[in-house]
Amino acid sequence: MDQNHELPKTYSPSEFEDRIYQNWCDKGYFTPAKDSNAPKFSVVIPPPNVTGQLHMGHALDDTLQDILVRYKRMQGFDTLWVPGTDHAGIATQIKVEENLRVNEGLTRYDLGREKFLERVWDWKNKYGDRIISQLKKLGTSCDWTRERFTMDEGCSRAVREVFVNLYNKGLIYRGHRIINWCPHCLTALSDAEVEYKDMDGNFWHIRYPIKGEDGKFVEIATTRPETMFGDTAVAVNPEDEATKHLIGKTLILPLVGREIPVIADDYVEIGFGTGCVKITPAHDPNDFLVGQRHDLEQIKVMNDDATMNAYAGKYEGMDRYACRKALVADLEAEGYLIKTVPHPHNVGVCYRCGTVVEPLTSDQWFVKMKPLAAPAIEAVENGTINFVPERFSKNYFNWMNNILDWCISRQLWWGHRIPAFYCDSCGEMFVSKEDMTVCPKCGKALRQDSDVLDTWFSSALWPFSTLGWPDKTVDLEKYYPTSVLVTGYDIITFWVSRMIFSGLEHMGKEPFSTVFIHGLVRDAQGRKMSKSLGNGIDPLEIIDKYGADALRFALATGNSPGNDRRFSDEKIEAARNFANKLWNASRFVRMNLTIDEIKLPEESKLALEDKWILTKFNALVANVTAALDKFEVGVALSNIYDFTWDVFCDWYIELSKVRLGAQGTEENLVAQNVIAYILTGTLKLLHPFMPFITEEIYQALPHDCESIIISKYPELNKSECYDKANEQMERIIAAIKAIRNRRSEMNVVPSRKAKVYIATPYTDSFNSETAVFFGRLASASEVEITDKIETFEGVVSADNAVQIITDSATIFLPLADIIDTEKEMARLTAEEKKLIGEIERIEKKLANAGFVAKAPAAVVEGEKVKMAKYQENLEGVRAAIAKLK
RNA sequence: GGAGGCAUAGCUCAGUUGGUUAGAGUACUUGCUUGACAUGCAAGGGGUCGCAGAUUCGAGUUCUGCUGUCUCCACCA
Repeated sequence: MDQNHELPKTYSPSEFEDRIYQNWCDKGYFTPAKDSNAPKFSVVIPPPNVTGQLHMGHALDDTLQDILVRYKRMQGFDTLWVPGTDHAGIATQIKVEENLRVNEGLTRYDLGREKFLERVWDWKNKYGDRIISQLKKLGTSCDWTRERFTMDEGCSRAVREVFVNLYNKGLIYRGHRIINWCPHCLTALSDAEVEYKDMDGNFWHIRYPIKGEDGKFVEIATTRPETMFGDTAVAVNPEDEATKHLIGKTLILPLVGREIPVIADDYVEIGFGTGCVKITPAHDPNDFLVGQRHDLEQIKVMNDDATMNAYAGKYEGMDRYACRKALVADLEAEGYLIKTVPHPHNVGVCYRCGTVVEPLTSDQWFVKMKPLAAPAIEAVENGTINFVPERFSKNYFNWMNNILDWCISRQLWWGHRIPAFYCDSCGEMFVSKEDMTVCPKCGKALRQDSDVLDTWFSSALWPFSTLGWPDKTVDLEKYYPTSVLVTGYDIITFWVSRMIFSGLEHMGKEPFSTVFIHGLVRDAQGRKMSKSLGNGIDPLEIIDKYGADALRFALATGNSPGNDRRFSDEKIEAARNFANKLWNASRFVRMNLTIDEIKLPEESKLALEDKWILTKFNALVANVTAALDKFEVGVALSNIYDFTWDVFCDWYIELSKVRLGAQGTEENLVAQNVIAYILTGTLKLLHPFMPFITEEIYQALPHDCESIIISKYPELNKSECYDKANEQMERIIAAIKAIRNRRSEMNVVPSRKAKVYIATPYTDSFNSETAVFFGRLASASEVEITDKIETFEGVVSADNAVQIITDSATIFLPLADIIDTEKEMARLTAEEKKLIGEIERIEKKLANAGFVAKAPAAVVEGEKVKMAKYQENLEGVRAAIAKLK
């Protein structure tokens, strides 16, 4: 044992966490051995955005991953966890622009593309480093020698490769489509990047006069009157008796005077609204489709910033909402407005800035999804990829089965620039992995597409781009497909689904076999943590105050897959208290240790309690391993918690104190070895969850390995399971608890000792060796044991002593002077009643022919045994009552 | 509109294929300076497992309906 490595009196994690982490890094424990032939276990981190800092969501996600990774590493797997960060296109660009505006009053256009990008890279370097250091604070055992960034050279090459491959296969195309446009971010958004919010709006009912039919009109209801300038038709359902007569007529657009036709399209729902729908192909996704079917003109009436353009006539230059207001007023003044009806509805907003998106047509790049989705659906259907919990596959199928083409171009500067090159001179376009400057056709200069790719385009490649693809690297060969992906249910559609089809398409193999889904971390009131609410809890502050281990414990405990968790002061305090308990128990063990090496003594030397704790420990190992293999992280941890606190500390340590105090004896050495063996074993089981404290204690005890990180994870050892000893010990514990219980009920202070008389058939449990426990744990001054209760006749009985009946013994405490006969009688009567109740219940059960015939024999037998026990106890209780009378 | 989750002690949550008297943390009550730990020890009170049915010898657990609540997807002009 390293006598110099002491455990200070107080548990203060800040004293050692950083030091330990640094040591792990220095020793290179997180980097897998090059020549390992062990089975592989690989994980890629969901790359945090370089925009911000570590939040509770990351802390949970990365804690769960680290638990799995450390567990597998200790089990001897060739384990790799690849870390990295995401450039987070739109989010980061917005941050930097905001920063620029606030600090320098500049826009990105003032700086120009190149200079602006320099600023973003500065930002990335600063915040990317910060988030990495925060991950380290948490204790994540990532292989930092393999750290990646979505825009680093290799990942960028992967992006180009994929883009060109998909383009050549006809799976990427450029098209004039209606897309979601954010007028604030000035970029297209994919469907997934639009969120919907309930807003109060109006239905404005407007007259559209019918040409040539004086005074006649069609009533149109709209929530967005300002798009009127782009109307190129009004549609009615051809089956609608109320409106079909209008088909083919011509209407006159109010205020504008332009003529538009009435067309027939079954998109119009009969009975909804007025039955007539204005069709604005350039500003509404459904109208766009109608327009395509009827070959209608697309008239865009807004600029990119959502101000009105020349088509809006006198409203040109006004913001869309200002225009709406003015337009409605004018329509009313001119008599075109029939009525205004309040209409709450869902409005799409940009997921980054919250601005209401404007659907509009533009030239964008798309990924054709149907052919990619088919194998991705199949892989989950046939079990190549499993969701844990399984129900999230429904989520996935729902999205994949209804998928539309993916708009991947963004009108941003920060991101992977689209590798398309245009010749303005001959009009040709080239898509190329390499940069092109000169047109191969006409020799003129080429211009690269100014747009960048959706940030998820590169994230989709993360499981293989980080391992070196498109090169055929050793890492790729070894670690792809990865073992498990750990992420929150909120990005299944954004990210998980796209990684799956990308992996299948470009690698020909699924990117991971298991998707382990966790929930959100909410605040103590159950609200989502968000900046706007200001209810976010900073993981770093928690670490400073309570330690990373406590944070990890609080996040992992009670965690059940896929469910949200609340985070509260109570939980983190409970976690810290547990760490403190472990710390102090370890200090106790250490101060009683004189051995340099732990060696489990042979069976014949073991005391009853040693066999008992070994049996319990092995059961724990089995349970924890089974739970972790099923991703039941919370279950595994609560098992360790219960064992550590209730079994090891509250019982085994107490039971061992006598022998640990008897220095120089053989039994002392046995006790030392067993207690150290159990403690180090427990530390190993706990290490994946609480890496720092377990390492710190491990180092201070005799240890078999230079670091607990690479020590061998405990395995179930059947030869260490002693069922009989376990049973024997449980009887003692039950008896001690029963005595404590009675003493406490009678308000007997622990300092008042009393002789304990035990009558029991189980003399293998109750004997001179175990009698000592009653002295320490049950305030016994002396213990007398007999297997014949008559021995106590005339010495103790219900009238001069407290009588306690357990399943295995009748115990007397001669506390005659403080016995309240009345109270004692009441207690005994209550107990009698309770036993009678139980017996009746079982009698009824056993009298049920169906139960006896159909229930498993073991269950029936169990009931019979219970019954016999109760009857025996009842007899004892009745005898006591009789004596009291 | 479609899909899913949750509903168990005052609060926060476990409860793995149906099988003891339904558990933990926290809060509460009582007692304790027990030579590791008051961030602790010991004892205790507290639950009609949302409601109504069904299946079964047996339901917190399976099925159906309902109520409340949260989330995801789609989005109606």
